[in-house]
Amino acid sequence: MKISTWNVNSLKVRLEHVCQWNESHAVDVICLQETKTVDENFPVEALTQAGFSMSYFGQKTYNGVAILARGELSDVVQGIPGYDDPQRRVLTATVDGVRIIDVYVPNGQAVGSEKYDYKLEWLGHLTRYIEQELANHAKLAVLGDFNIAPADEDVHDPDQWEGKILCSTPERDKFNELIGLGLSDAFRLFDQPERSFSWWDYRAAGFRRDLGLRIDHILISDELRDSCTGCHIDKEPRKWERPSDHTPVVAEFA
DNA sequence: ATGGCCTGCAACGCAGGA
Repeated sequence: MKISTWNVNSLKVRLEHVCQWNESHAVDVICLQETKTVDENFPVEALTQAGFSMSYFGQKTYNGVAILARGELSDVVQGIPGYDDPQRRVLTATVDGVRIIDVYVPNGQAVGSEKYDYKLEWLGHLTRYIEQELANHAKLAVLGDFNIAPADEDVHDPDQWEGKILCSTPERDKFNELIGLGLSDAFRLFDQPERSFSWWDYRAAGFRRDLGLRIDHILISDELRDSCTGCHIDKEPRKWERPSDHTPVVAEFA
């Protein structure tokens, strides 16, 4: 089984990218973020033709998440139960016996801003939700755009980014709280190239100069970890025409 | 050369991203 996450930064613009990537990778699950598509406009037909079942939770202009799966999706939950968040950022479903939680963590804009406070509060709600889900599902994966670079090795220039948004200690503490629930960062279970990033700024020729961050992650429960055989970032789609600023991350299981 | 973008919405710039 292969599961993946990809912040597409508008599914309308990136639909062809998703279909093309699917043809060469044939993953079982794709968690999408920033679909920026209302549910009435979700490209059901094209993705059905591509072989997917799907669940989506979108809104106008901003945010929006979706889960594409080869198998059937069941027990779908939209958002974080008990947390009345107008921003649509979380979608949960069970696929092939694995609980899949697709997350688009708020960006936070700048340390100390209102959006930063929202991000930290939001992460608190997410942590409590995942704790509950873990109690009910031994095979669980949280995939998505976490908007947190967990460690300095995930940052192209740690000195420049020190204490900044995506790298601040309170954000990293929240990430480590999630890990503390009994989750593993699948990417770090394996040897990886140095300077492994999943996002590069559109500005300043970020990709060409490899000025990236690793902020898209796949966190897996202990039971899934036992069968995890690999995890990698696929940089190829970032080289295509009109790319998303994020690349897919894939984890494989025996 | 030390900065350079992209998307959606609706308007002819803005908010937001990271």
